Amino acid sequence: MTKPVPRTRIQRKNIALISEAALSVFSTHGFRGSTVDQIAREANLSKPNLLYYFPSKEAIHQHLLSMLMDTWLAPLKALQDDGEPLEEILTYMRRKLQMSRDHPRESRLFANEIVQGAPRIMDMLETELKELVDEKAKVIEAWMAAGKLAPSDPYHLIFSIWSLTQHYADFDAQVHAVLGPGHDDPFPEAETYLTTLFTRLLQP
Amino acid sequence: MTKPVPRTRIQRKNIALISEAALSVFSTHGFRGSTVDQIAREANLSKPNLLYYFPSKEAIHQHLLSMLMDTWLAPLKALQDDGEPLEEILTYMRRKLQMSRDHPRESRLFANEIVQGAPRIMDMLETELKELVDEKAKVIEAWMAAGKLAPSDPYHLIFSIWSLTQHYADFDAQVHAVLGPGHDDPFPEAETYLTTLFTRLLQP
DNA sequence: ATTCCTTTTGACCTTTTGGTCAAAGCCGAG
DNA sequence: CTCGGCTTTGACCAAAAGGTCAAAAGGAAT
Repeated sequence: MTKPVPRTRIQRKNIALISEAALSVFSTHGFRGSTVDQIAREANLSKPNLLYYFPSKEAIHQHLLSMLMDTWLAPLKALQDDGEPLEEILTYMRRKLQMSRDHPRESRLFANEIVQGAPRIMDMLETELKELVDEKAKVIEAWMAAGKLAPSDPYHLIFSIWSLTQHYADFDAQVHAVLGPGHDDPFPEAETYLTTLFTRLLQP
Repeated sequence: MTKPVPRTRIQRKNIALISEAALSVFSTHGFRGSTVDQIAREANLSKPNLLYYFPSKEAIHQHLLSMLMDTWLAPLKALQDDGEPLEEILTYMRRKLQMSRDHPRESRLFANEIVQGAPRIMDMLETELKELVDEKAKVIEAWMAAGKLAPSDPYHLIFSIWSLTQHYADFDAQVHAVLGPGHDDPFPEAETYLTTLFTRLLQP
């Protein structure tokens, strides 16, 4: 796969450079649409030099995905059984929205991959992700059963949080085209809108 | 662009074949990830034969996008000023959801394009789409001002309908991975869930 | 300063890809 | 049935792309 663990300072630096460049390139062109030359240019390295650190284009992509998966799932992992239900959900939503704002490239990297059928991460979706979602769905279901949240389908609730928050990163081009040039940063409005939405949906 | 208007029966048939094949290929691999050979193979035509009908790969893609744009906008166009507000919105949402179910490839074609920055349809987004959304946003705003819908941001309301409905087509792979193999067709549940969601959000 | 290991690169190879072209095949109107 | 335009294709081309390799350059511990 990737280099085991970076040993030298130079390795750490260059692997970071490559990851950063690859994230930009893969997130805007998808896997097949990106070229090694493009990534190398963006990282200010020669192509053979880049391939000295990663054995192949696929390896870079794989490395990014597994590196970022944890970051990506962190907000859901943080959803606490013992918190105040509505507040927990709203916090989760806000954290996801914040990730869309702060890490739009990561969001688009995953979006590209999944829209195209997730050929390279189906594994992780079916294991790591599914298990986490199953676990948290149970927590939410328990809240609903206890009358602390209005009843609804916990899986679709989670899907709706993903879709609504990631929309602002993944479909950024469309959001900006529709809102027009005068409009900047839709995130504050989005947060207000989504807070209202989930509050009305979930308040018992 | 494309061939003016198909004259012969053979032309009509082959252009239809190519469009169908190209839709499948582009929607699963994105523009840069798709090859002309792939499309030709899928259409059971030789590559030069395909290029007899369309001058280039880009032309096929362009043809598809403009051909499908109308279909794609039809549900929003159908939103009627003089209807019952909440019912109009719910109908719009249901029609969009139905399109995700019946035309997932079209949805993914647009998704691919937009996630990658919409380089080939930014024009249409900034003109056709923006004008339509501006118009309908006014209608919705008027409903809210008249107290027929709970007040909220009409643009974000439209974004949320897009994101929630298209999610089931665009991120199909993820939805299925998370719901697991035992689960089939999430659309009925999705419709119930989304109906509740928008009803609670918008009921005055 | 020497040595040994790490890092970098120019040149090169093969495969894939978008696209061309001339010639052959087909088909329907007269 | 035959002629003229429409359709199809095998062969080909140039550029792009993923990847290799041997040799040069760099760096740090002795």
